[in-house]
Amino acid sequence: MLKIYNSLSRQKETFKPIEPGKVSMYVCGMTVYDLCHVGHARVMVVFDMIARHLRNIGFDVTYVRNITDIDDKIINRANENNESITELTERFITAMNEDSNALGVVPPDSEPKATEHMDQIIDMISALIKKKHAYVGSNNDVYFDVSSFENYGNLSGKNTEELRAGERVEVQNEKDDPLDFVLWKSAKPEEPSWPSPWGEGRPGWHIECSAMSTHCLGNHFDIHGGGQDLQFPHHENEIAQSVCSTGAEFANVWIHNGFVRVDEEKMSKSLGNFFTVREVLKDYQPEVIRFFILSSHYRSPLNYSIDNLEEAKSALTGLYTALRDAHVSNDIEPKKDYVDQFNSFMNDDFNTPKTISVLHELAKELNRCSDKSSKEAIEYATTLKYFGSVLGLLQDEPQAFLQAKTGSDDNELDEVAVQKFIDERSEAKAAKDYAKADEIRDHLVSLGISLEDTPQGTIWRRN
RNA sequence: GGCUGAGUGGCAGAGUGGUUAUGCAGCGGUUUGCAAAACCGUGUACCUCGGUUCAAUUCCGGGCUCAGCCUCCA
Repeated sequence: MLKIYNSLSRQKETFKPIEPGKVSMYVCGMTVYDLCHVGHARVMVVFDMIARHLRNIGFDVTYVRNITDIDDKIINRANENNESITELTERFITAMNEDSNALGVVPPDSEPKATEHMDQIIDMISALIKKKHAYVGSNNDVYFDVSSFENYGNLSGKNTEELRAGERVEVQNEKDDPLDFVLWKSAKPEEPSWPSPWGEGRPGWHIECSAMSTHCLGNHFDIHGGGQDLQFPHHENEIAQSVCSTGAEFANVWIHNGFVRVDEEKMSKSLGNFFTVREVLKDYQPEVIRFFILSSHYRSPLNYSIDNLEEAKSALTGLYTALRDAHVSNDIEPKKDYVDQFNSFMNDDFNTPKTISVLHELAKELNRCSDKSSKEAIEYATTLKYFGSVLGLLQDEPQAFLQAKTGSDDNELDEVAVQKFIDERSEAKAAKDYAKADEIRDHLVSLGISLEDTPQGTIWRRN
């Protein structure tokens, strides 16, 4: 039985799909004006893990993750760079896909773009105006009338009185109420724009997600997700727009992942304390980042640090080491007791840290098997790799992982060079010239290569 | 100021009303020419003060500290 923490009710709930056997999930994706940082990586990896698990336990999943390709930041950045909006957004969409692929993220079933859904956006705004939930301001901007939706604030646990009392809500004269938010912005000269019943303009940020989610998944769907910072106002506004325009229920379950922190502070563009995915990939294999992300619960804060990445690397190295001489078979069923355990942890609000402890347990059992081709050993290895596939881990060839270059250091020895040193050392060893053998080994260690002497010969790995 | 969430062993990080998380690091051992890897063994951890209870790190209340949202943000 799958239980998911629903931000709307602030508790774990037993998941009941709207349509038996099917799950529809919408996740707020990236605004493509810059490279993805580790915080974005967390969203991609977390919801990928969720989609994988839902599929693994038998659901037919439709996963939609949007791309925001028009907004103020994009316009500003394009102006700064002196390039067109589309040049800019296409460049960063490509970069995002590269990062996403590197992290082992299975592409969502659909990645709708705001600019390609203007009709749906305009239709929804028209419906809101018609139903008196929105109005056209004196400047021809269209605003949503927050006071017209009595459940406003349910998701974020805020009430409109307190929000109005808050000093930080900026007062804009065009709005009837400071809480009202923009649905359609009329275009200033030189700005990209689309025709609408209210003149040339572009959509506000929140409306695109309401329009695209309901367009792709229907008015009422199962899961809506995103980073915790979107809970208010973005998701709150989405609910208001969708419910008021369609008259139907919107998302049943709201999932919000926690932040990535740097020195106990949220990693964010505005604070400037972010690390881009490709920056981290210079020093670490992508799977290390993925493992790092999954090693804490998706709702907990995740502290970004070199120490923590190193720890993820060690743990993952241990798992791959166990798989190194192991045999995996497609003809063997994963061990049922472990599968039950694994699934019960995943079904408990996607408790990946717990499932990783199962991975370690299996690796230990596998290491204990003296005969790696025994049925028992094959079962452990097969089960381990199967769990890895649900988490999006451990799918590389073990030696490929253990010997992979990280890419940032051009001085790294290549495989041929390493093998030459190993051969040289083997000769020295055979001649019982241990001083020389040790000298070669020390030299390799200083170059980041560790050797292991095994009955089958000397093998190596990169540290 | 309002609203969330959190405070676990050297570090990271789950979890639980009474029984081993797990990983990294450390220590002892097995193995090894020596190592490495692996295995075995090894840790009086649960912010603070009250309360409930036979029993609380776990439930309730107060306090302290931290993070987040209330403005663009994954």
